[in-house]
Amino acid sequence: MEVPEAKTLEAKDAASPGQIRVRNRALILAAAEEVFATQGYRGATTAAIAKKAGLPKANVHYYFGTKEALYAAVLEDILGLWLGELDRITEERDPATALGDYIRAKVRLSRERPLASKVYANEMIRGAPHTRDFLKNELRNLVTSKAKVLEAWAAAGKIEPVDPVHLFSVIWAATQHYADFEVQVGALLGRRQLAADDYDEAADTIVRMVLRCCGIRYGSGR
Amino acid sequence: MEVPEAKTLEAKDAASPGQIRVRNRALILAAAEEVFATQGYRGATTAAIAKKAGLPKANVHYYFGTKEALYAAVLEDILGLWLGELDRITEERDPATALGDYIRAKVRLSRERPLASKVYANEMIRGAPHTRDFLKNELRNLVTSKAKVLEAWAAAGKIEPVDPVHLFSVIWAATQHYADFEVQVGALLGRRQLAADDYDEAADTIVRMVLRCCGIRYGSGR
DNA sequence: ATTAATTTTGACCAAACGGTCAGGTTTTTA
DNA sequence: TAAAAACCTGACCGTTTGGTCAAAATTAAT
Repeated sequence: MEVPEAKTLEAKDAASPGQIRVRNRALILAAAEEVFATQGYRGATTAAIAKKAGLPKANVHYYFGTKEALYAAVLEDILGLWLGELDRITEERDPATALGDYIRAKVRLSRERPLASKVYANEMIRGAPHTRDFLKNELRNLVTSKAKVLEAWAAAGKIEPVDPVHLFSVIWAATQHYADFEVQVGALLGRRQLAADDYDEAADTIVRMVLRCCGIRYGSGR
Repeated sequence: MEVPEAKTLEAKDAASPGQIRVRNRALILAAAEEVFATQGYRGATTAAIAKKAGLPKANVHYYFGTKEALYAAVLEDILGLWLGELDRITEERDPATALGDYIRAKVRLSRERPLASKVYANEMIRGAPHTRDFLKNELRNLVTSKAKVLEAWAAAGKIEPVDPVHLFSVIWAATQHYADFEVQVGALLGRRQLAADDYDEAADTIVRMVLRCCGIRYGSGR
């Protein structure tokens, strides 16, 4: 019997039918990434996530059930990012450009998605309770396959032999450092936030280290 | 923190009064380091710290007052470790041995005090709420002074010019990675825990990267 | 228009949280 | 010894936690 009152405030952001779920899940996931990144898993509260998403807490539980399931969903999104770019490291490509492009892509990711990096770092520091299988399967297999690329390059005399696990470990450590430890690097550079140039110089330094480590001449001596 | 009235500076050694205080504070600090490392600041509970120390929770508050004060005490202990070894990087020494020794010392620290590294990493990821001053003063000054060493080495033709902030950032990132991300490196190497040899190989790789980055010949020739 | 499905949310709960405190015990000092 | 200082801790407190739920509102399907 009631005439529907004009819910104008609600209607401004009208989503296409059936898309409410998608939009709200995205809102919650983005808020959760930030809170998990800065507070850690145990320190993050569903109330804080809800507030940041602009929704009542019960709504968060409606879409994701438990805090743990929400964390798993956030992590799922992030793991895809990590494996990205790696597939462009192939035997056919030139080692210097393949490794250089990869490192620069990782540094760019640190600048564009620092929160994702921090969530991942927190997960590793805690001992990877939700990512053991990912590490032992997907990631290990990927590194194994990239190890063969490095061996092929070495056999062709294009690089010196290098331990692939340590090489990738150091690349990941160095690149993600500019997301996870941004506040430290910023303090050392006397900045409140890192600028685009800082990331470029960081990438240059890391590329130079890695390529020369592999015996490739790079940025030759001045 | 309140300090009891002067208990005569002389009799501080064997079986002196205050022995209990020293021992229990050490017990609590060690337990706190572990819990803060694995759970983060917000995730750590005073109850968990007390249980790990084998003491009732009220005892923890008796010695340290608040959780925040306890965290500050843990962090205080750790910051000293970080600045250690750096003073052996001097203009007079040979760059290769000075940097090599420093990197190996940092890797050794990652193996021997992984929890300290994790607490520090957590603090940085959160944006350094308790360490802003340390970063902007002590640490920045130290890096500035080490930058002069690098410049002197470069002026003497012993190394190529390198940005000191990025060089040290990458050294710290790479070395501490073997503490903070031990579970990831272990998974890639197919081990449950890293062995002494793994740390040695990690140090070799990092030393090779850094020295060659600086234009120093190192390792298998080419 | 009616029904069915989905979405929303204030109110609520038991457990866990950081912290307090009174009153006891042990150790040190005089 | 006796007094004083230091230490210990079970019990407790107000708040916050992750999670639930029923009822209402909205949207989609018939």
